[in-house]
Amino acid sequence: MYEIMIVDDDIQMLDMVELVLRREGFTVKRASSGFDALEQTSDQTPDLFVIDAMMPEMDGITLCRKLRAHPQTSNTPIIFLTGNTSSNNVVDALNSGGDDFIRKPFVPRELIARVRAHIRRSALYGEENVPILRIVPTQFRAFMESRELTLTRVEFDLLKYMCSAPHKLHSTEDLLAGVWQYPKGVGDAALVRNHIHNLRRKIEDDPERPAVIQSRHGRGYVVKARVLVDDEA
Amino acid sequence: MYEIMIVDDDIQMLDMVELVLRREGFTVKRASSGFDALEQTSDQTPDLFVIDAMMPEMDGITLCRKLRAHPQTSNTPIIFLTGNTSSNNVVDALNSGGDDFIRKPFVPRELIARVRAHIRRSALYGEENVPILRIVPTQFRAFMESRELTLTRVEFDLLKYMCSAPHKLHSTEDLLAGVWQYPKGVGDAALVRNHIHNLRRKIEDDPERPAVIQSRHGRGYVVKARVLVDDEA
DNA sequence: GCACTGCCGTGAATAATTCATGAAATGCAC
DNA sequence: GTGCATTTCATGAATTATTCACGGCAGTGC
Repeated sequence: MYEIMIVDDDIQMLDMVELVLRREGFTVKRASSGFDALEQTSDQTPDLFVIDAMMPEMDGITLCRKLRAHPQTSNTPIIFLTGNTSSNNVVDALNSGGDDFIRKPFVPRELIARVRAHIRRSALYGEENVPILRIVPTQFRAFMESRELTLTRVEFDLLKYMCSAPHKLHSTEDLLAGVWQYPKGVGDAALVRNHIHNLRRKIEDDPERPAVIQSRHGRGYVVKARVLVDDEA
Repeated sequence: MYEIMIVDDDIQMLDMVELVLRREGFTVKRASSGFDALEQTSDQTPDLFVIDAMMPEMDGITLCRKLRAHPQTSNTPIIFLTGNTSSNNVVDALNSGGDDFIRKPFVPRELIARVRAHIRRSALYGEENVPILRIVPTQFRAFMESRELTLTRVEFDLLKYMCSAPHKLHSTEDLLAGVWQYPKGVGDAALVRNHIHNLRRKIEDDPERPAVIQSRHGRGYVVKARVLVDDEA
């Protein structure tokens, strides 16, 4: 089921929106500030955000910009809740990368309709459309969306290792141990970095904004793809 | 203008794809089943196929195999439309000779982009610029684009062995075992290298930049060609 | 906010493999 | 022995793997 994150400093508003969405079968996550939201999304991202435009410390627009800057959430629909009718706010909201806005006060039906509409659009335009990575271990061959990659031996081993557990975190240490067979504590992190770098150049459409091989600062790397392992005799 | 054939049992999907492609200036032919498609292509072949992977009676993969078996359509690009769940389907699609796949639901932009890409590749590489290598095992003769090669016995065996699985990797060890019958671990890699070298001099247009027999550093050699094995009684 | 610390991305330099190539040596049929 | 095919040897070139260096950014603590 789709998961929606609500970001608002007003507890009452959080309660209200959560109730409305839950009744429609959505899973709801709450965040009471922009920082809270960013922290929660560092691990797992929701399918849609509902964000209060006006909040102390970090306002909704700033939060939106930050979410858009992260590859993980760069395409996730964002719906703003705006208070006053000051059109400046609305313009900023959309310019910062927001997809829609709802003026307060609003009726539940409107909220539901907009949420559904954006979830549907998002499902259509990808978001669900995880890229497909095909690996043929017996032949040292790999394909990205049917385009064959020419990888070196180490590159292939590294990719294969990470693809044995896609969507999971692989620390530099794990990789040095699993791919290079170095004992724990031995091996240079720059080695991994460089091969990740080379892999990205071959795999990613836009190597500057990696979509498939993503970094988790201080923790390691994650493969975001549907992986098909092909044994093909 | 380029002509594209859409094969799908779903009329709505046919309409949709046709509309999208027509707007881009392509000529469109429709087929509502694999049999229909085969019948229509017996006279005239399109420049590209868009085929639904899942259809009743004859599914897309079967159709693809049949198209590939016919010389007229053996090189025509084939793009599959696949449901987004079954990963087996995608593997089958590519293994059966498909060139690409698009997961449903898809956005028109994506369809157009892929169609264009394959049309361009196909047009660029001429009727598919993969060179044609013909082998007549019973007579120890081989032809490169209708030019007969004068090969020695070892050269012929080596070429034949690699051509039994074109586009696949053959490690030096495999070759020593398969062609020379050396047990594993015996035999000199330089032996293979030299015969590869001699083969290239006879096969390649530009032996300095091998197009047919390519090296994969650290892993072996690959034959990049469409291989026709001719038993010619 | 603001500076600090450590991690990441990147290009360049260096080391380690593997490959290509020509020449020489060996084997084989006549 | 002669001529040809095959194999071995030696060396320079090419590719790949690893290390080093540095700038920038993220996360953290104040």
